[in-house]
Amino acid sequence: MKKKERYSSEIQCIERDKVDSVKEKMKTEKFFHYLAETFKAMSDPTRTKIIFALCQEKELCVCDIAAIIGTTNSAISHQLRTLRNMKLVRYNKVGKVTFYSLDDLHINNLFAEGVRHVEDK
Amino acid sequence: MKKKERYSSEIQCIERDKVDSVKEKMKTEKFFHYLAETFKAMSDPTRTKIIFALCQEKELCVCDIAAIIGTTNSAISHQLRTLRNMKLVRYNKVGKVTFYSLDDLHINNLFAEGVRHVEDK
DNA sequence: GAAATAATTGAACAATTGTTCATATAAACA
DNA sequence: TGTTTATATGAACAATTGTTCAATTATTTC
Repeated sequence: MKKKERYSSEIQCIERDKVDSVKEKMKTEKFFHYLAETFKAMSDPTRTKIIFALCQEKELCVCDIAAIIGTTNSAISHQLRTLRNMKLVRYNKVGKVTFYSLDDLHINNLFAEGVRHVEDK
Repeated sequence: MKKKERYSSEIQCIERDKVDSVKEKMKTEKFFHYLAETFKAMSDPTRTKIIFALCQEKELCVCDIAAIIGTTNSAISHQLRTLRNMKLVRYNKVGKVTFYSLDDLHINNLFAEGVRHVEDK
């Protein structure tokens, strides 16, 4: 068989009924991208530390988060922007201090389930 | 103030009691890395599609997953290795066909919570 | 044994990511 | 007004990632 044909026929499948049934239930491309982005927002150690810290204390300012985690304010601020963009955290500016907190309970649940998974393994 | 000194004093914090309290509750470096890795395993659209498909059908082979998602067997196989390495999926080889399924209920819960989060936003 | 099939794997590539350093903004206060 | 403090941000860098293509393994079937 020619090389070009080797991968052109990959549409074949073994259990067509299963494939069709799942295909019908699939969500949009946009949905999966957004879902992946949400998990990606939690996929960095610095960010998991930030979220964990905000699970313990409802509100924390940037420099306190930096002090807890032991890194620079700049690094924390950059990561908070990522979390902000993905709507995982909210902020509340008081004077020159910005207090961050988790956006909603979904985040707490989702994160707690992840923590439980890791603790069980 | 000299440049070098500007960032050397970032250990200061605003609410020391809060900082100390959260610091005590912090987990190990290893814990946060593993937790981040778990979320990272779910942080790619192709992998969210695979997991979503496996939430609908308990067991699916590589080429059926590829048919559902509409990509090559190779790409799916590479991504399944990532999911396998992170212990998110199990596999069961029957002849030349490999059937994949989600590893445990934690994964279902975690993923479902993510789906709910996205559907609510 | 030879051909076909399902899956795996390695190399290569562009694309993305997280940190650091330097600078900028913005509020508080002397 | 000028200085300090708390954050934010832009640029640059190495490191990592996901896909494709090609080749390989392992099993089945002819």
